[in-house]
Amino acid sequence: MSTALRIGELGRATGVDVETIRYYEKAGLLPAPARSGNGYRAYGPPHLERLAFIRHCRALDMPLADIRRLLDSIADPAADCGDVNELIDAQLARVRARLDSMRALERQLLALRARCGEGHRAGECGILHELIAAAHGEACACHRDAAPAPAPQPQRRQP
Amino acid sequence: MSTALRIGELGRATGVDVETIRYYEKAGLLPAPARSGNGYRAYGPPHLERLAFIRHCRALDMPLADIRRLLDSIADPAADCGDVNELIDAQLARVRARLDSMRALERQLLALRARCGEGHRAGECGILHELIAAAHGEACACHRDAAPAPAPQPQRRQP
DNA sequence: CCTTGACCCTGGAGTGGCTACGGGGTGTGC
DNA sequence: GCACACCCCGTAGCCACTCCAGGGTCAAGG
Repeated sequence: MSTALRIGELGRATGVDVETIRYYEKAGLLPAPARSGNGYRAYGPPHLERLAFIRHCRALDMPLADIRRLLDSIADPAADCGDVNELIDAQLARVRARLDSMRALERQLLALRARCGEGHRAGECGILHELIAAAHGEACACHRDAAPAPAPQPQRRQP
Repeated sequence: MSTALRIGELGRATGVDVETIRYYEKAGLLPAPARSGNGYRAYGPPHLERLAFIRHCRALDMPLADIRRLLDSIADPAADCGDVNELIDAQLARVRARLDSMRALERQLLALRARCGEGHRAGECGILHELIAAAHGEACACHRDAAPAPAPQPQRRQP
């Protein structure tokens, strides 16, 4: 009992927001801990370990569903690990696809950025002209010699 | 009137899902079009142009709020285009930050992938061992000599 | 004893950018 | 007259959180 952590302590120990920890519990990734007399969550070392594992996997950008499957594999060490390989490969493929489109994006934005001339009224702005021309399907600096436009990506929020 | 498009035609012409077009209208990016007698939306060439512009910006991964500001700049050609420059720069910075963390990610996943030995039971899986060790904060193949773990990224859905 | 402040609890709503669904109406060809 | 493709609207769901309201708990300080 001396090692029991309250949620805030667990959060500080792992660098995870308290709300996120509760979210993981609700999502079934982190088992519901014991409660102390006042109803506060009381975490032990296994929770700390599991939470750290989850965060490491999230840092590798795995979806929670995949992490759940990894946790299952750990819980059952006799199971086949082909599943694990598949998850990692799929993750790698996702990351690479995103890398490709991000690189194309960077090129396009750089080309676009170079178009801003001296005019400081929007009517003369090279960037706007370029974007409009591109939308018209004409050859444009940002797409010329570039890969086909990547599918839109979701924005990330600032944590 | 002969050039009026119904929503499905506009969608096919631009490669945009019908539901997405309606979503843009609700979000205030695409002005509400006229309606024909049966209540169907009737789009003209300006809508086509504007929608293509929006999609081109989305292909550059801009958030809708930024696209809205670009559209405002276009509507007011006498306005200062410093705003446009700022948007593009900010977008470029976002893309580059993501590129960096994606590259680190790829490295880490590759290192991880290389750990899968011959054992096909999860208990002997090098990947799982590595992930667990990493979660414990020990030096791990995937983080050794790597940049600090990037913040988690949202997953993209397949369109 | 009372207050202040840090911490904890729950449930619910909001984020972005769509996507899917349910329940209906319209228009065309066979 | 009926199948089928298309259109309407409104609502709910997706992901992984994030924030908020409205309350409870507990130790230190006055």
